[in-house]
Amino acid sequence: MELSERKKKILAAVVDEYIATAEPVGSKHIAEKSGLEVSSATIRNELAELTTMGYLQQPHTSAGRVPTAQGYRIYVNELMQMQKLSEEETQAINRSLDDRLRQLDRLVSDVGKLAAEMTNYPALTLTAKAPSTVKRFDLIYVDSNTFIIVAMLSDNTVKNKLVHLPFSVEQSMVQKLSTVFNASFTGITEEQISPILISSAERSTGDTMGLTAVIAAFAIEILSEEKAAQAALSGGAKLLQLPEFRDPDKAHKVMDYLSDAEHLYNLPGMDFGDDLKVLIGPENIAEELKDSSVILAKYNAGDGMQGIIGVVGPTRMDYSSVAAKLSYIADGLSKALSGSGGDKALPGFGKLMIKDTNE
Amino acid sequence: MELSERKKKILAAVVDEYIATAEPVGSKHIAEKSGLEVSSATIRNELAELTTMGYLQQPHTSAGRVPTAQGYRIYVNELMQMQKLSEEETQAINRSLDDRLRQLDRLVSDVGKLAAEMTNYPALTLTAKAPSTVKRFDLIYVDSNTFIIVAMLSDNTVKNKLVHLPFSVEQSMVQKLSTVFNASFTGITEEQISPILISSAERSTGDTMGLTAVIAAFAIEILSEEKAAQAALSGGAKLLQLPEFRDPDKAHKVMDYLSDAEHLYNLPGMDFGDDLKVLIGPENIAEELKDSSVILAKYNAGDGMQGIIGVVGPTRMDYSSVAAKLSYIADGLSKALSGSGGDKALPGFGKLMIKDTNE
DNA sequence: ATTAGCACTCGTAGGGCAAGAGTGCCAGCA
DNA sequence: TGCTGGCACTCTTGCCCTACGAGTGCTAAT
Repeated sequence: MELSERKKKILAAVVDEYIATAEPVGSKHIAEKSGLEVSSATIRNELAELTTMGYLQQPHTSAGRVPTAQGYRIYVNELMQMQKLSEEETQAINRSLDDRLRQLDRLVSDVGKLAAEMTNYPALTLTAKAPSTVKRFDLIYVDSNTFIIVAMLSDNTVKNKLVHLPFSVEQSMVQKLSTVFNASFTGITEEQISPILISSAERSTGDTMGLTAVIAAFAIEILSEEKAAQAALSGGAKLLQLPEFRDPDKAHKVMDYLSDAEHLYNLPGMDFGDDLKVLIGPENIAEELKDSSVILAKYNAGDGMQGIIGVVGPTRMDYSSVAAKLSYIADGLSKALSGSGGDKALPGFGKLMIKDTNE
Repeated sequence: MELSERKKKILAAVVDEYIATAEPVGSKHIAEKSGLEVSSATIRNELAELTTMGYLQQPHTSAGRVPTAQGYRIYVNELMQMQKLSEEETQAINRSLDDRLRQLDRLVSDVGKLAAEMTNYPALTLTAKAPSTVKRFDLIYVDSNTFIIVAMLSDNTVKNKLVHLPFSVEQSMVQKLSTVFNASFTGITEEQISPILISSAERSTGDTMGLTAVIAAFAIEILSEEKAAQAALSGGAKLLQLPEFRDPDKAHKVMDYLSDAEHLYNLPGMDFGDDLKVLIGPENIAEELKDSSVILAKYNAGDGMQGIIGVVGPTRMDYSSVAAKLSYIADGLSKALSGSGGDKALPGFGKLMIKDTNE
């Protein structure tokens, strides 16, 4: 069932208007604003049809129309014009990204703050959940009972831990541990770190004081942390500004849901192939988000690892602007993280990059 | 003006009841519940006096009484019984603290989550703002154009950064840089890192490719970051459950204020000498928090550095329970961070530890 | 196919009313 | 002198009712 050109224009007008005002939009308004040279009565007829087709709905008999999830879907897939970012916006993003490209560890969640700032919706960041491994170990001998473990992971993040010992170790021992760990604990996943491996390492270092176990525990810890995927939410307070979250119960339900990292991680559902994914209202798996929309953008974290940066808002979300900003940020992040990353100067703006998600 | 024993009991009853129910409390209720063997009429007389004394107020003529900030102050200072934590509670905290004592860097904000969990109010953590210095540098040579900077700071936290270079360096150069930085960049504050120092370091290493500047920039960055103090908020969504934040505008104002790290940092006002500080309503400097209360507990982060962990809630906050939990957590944190830290098995429960803050 | 006109529906805002909770005060009692 | 029971008073809250307005759907005319 193909929509006539005029229906498309009207639908787009309704969505645009509703996104802007959060009020049901009436026929008269469209007649004036849409540029169509027809009367409100004609619009009414069209609206009635769009309603029976399931793209629009009426909160009550005598109110204007509001887009349904299906209506938003069409809008996102076909109607919306991916907004081009203004010069100031790209500059603001670039500047902030530069500022935040520091401590690798914190970078990603910092970028979440940036996304929240720019879009005015709460933003979330997910680091790649991949079975990562340790690429290399370095043990830094500080003094006779202190050393630092530095581990570089397969995704190029670096983790460290300071170890205080209740007894002293010699520098040579630290050296030996370092050699052994680099030989037998690199390139393996958390699951592969077995007690057998540890005790074999203990034998080769001659460690009788449990140092091997300490380092192995650290390795397990950071790998499982990595595997469990870091998820963070920024700018949660922004939800409260939105008229759809004026009901504190509703706001609380959503915010509470989003403050659990576990939930954030499950949010995208299955993995996805596109660069950008838009989940509209009921397309979300989580019951708590049935009234909300989520826009997710993928970024490359180097070495084939990927992460997600996203934004949560009401179904009446400014899809085109948010999508554009998110793509741009994700691309910048890719570049920063993988050195090469973004294969496009600007993320390919256009309809093609947005794929339907629910069939 | 000293309060009679009975007035104290009545005031305490009003506060306790109001904390529990968030509803203005009436004379009849107190007559029944307080244990005083007097009629509601007598209570009414006392309430009237407490009201003229400024400890209670009436939302309107025919409603029950609600404590004023002054009333809470008396309650906190003199009336309240510092709640003793139950066996389960201390165990829950101990278990969680153990779980979270890992990556030094993240520990503190993780503890914030714990505090939010335990108290059911949003929690904040502030790390010590102290002019820290770098204790030692280590440069780990990864490959010909990659190395890792590891810096251990005076507060024993360890920071790292991965550096990718567009050109190659030799291992010997990295070594040299390491030596020079350890010689001339340790033990100095951010301000003392001058262009002169950098160029002198450049001369001694023979670095012509700006590596010195990169490392110096990293040093400046982590030191200023440290100095600027990390602040984090956890469990912001918990605010929305509270009846006093049913008004989304109010909730938004407070949450927005709290999500700015800068604001969090200014929250305690001047530094304070006690272990525990209670700021009630208007005692807060920030306009946005005039209707809220803040409870802060200090912890030792080793080397004489201190941090703060706190909780934000309505003035009708469960002071005694929150204060107890916070003290306990702060003490645990002190122990974890400074090795020794807590000088008491349990943080000294009792009235003495709470000092008045506003005179 | 479009339009103007009109009756109809339904949510929202405002006014009035009754109920209930809690107070303040007074007069009587130990 | 201090406590108590009683009672009139105040004020909020919830409720119903009404009037209003926005927006629709339909019909008849172009």
